[in-house]
Amino acid sequence: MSDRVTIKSIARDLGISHMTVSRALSNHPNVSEETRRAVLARAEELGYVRSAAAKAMRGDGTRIVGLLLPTLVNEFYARFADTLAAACEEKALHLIIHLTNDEPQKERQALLRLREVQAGAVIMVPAPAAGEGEDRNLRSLRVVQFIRQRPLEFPASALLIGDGPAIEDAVNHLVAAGHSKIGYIGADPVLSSGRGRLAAFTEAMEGKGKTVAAELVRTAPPSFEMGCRSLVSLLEGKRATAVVCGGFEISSGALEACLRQGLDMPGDMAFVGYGDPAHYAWINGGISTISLPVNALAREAAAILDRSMTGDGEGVATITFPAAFLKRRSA
Amino acid sequence: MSDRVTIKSIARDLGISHMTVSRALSNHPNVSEETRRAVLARAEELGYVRSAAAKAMRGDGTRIVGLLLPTLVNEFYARFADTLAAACEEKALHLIIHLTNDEPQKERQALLRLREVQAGAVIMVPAPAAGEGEDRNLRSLRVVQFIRQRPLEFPASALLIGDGPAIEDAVNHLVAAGHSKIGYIGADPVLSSGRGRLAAFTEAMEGKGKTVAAELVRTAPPSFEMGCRSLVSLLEGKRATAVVCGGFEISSGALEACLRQGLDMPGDMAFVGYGDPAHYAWINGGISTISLPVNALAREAAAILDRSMTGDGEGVATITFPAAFLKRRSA
DNA sequence: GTGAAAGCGCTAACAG
DNA sequence: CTGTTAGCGCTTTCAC
Repeated sequence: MSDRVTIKSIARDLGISHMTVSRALSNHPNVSEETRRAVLARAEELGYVRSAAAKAMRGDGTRIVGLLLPTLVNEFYARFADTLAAACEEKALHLIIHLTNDEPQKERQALLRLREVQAGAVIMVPAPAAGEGEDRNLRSLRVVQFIRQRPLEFPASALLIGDGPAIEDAVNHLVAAGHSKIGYIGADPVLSSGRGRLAAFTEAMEGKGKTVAAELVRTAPPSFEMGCRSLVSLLEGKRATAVVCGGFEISSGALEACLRQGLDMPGDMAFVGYGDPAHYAWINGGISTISLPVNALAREAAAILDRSMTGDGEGVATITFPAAFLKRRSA
Repeated sequence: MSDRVTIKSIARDLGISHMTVSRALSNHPNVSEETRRAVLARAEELGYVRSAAAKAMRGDGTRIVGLLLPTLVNEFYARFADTLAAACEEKALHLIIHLTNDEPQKERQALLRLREVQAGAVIMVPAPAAGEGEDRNLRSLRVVQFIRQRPLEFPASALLIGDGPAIEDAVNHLVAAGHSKIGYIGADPVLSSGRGRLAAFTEAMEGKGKTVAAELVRTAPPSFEMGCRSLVSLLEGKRATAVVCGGFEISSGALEACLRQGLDMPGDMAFVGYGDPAHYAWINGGISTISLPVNALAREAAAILDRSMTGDGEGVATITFPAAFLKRRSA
């Protein structure tokens, strides 16, 4: 097979200088119409593509954007990635996805790899702890922290969810329905999101004159498995009659556990999930949940990226989107 | 901010030649231990990362892999991407995801962009039609066609699903349950997958002495929307009493339509979906479906990639994984 | 054990 | 309007 088609090969081919070819292909004015047409024709015919590597080496910037997510098997993250990918498509950005599984070590690896390819920006759900000054890897990148926020030594944008009021609504609803043993399963408070949600839950409970029993609260690194386990354990001993979830995967896991146990919701257990995958509307006649504006988030993320990549630069922003309590059958 | 750290900047820094630095960083034997340590220390301190662009320009190959999917909002594709991404993480490959929405034009764009960054391989769910000889874009890439297959002018691997027997099982089951007006909603027969599934359905029906009524068959470019519409239309006129889906998104859409209409399954309509997202087990007491080995598929895809990237090269293979009919409550 | 040169594909900055 | 040169970061080849 023929070698890579380059401006030089085209130039040789046409008996002209590679500079002329470059100019023709870049719509530079100083090229005769005739030459330009010849070059364009030949390039098209040979299937020429500009080498991104060469461009990058000249410091023109790759148009690479990184996306770090804990997982894709979760309708919220999948939708976010989907919408973001579509936006990247439009803006001709290359989207590299890395899954961190919320492990700092994997996150570090991923960021390293993004630096190798000189990604211009990253959107990331930061993992719990980053080790000592490891955030160095983020220096050369424009960073958008998504969902959670970790203190960094330099400016970074953040795209967060204001779920406090929604969680409060959920608690109020449960209390009004007569529940007093309300459990909570949420992300580890080391995570900013976990901290915030637990605080919202606690405040809401106290606002209603209920104390938050430690036995009815489960927090740990968030995962499907953790959600399952926690829900099961809330059914033992000082049994909770209602539960509020504070995390996407946790919610899926806890729900799965409820279904596996054949619990009637809200009969046996009032259930409030987190995130609103399409099937929540249909399972058990409807799962009540904290619903989040995924698409708005993704579009905003894309907008931030766009601003980043066009180099306007300094627009570091923290934006919070409100969540809402969606009442269905399960609570 | 300091400029990019390069072997040259480190060399200058240490008062040695950039070649020595290069050697030290590549574990070349011909470097004194002392020098090597000094270089490694400085590199670590400054947070040096090898420039992927420079490597690529030397023809060392980027370790970039492309993944083209119609969408990510679909548990099957999301799981596939997730497992594949994890595998890429392990093998230090960069995974670039492009969503095509099954539009040839978007597919073409995506492939073009992958050529720009000199991706080494692509795993793609090929879109319907590629226009005239547009497959040129695939020339420089190692291609793995996934789910569907399009004839190409050069060798390419394929990772397919053998769903014929599973579809036959589904039909047999429905017939045994007394259904004769069995509808089918599937992908356009221009797609190899659509063709195969429709053929399997037809053969199974005929094998049972049933004729396939054209009014009970819906085929079109597969999408959630199409699934919805088709299901609704099957309820009109010469009403189907059962339906078999032949596509992931189609299945989700059709199911949504059933639920929205409040249909009892199998009471009002026996339903066989396609693909097995976790919630199928819980909706309506269980959705019967054609279940596919997602993880095995993804792992095989990763294995093929690995073979591709390590350059063994000529290992072009067509692998078919069997699907299975999973009987639950809905049919 | 170390270094200098060359070249990968491209474009900015100068010649002509 | 067109061509030459230089250099982005790196490694291979060939000196020393």
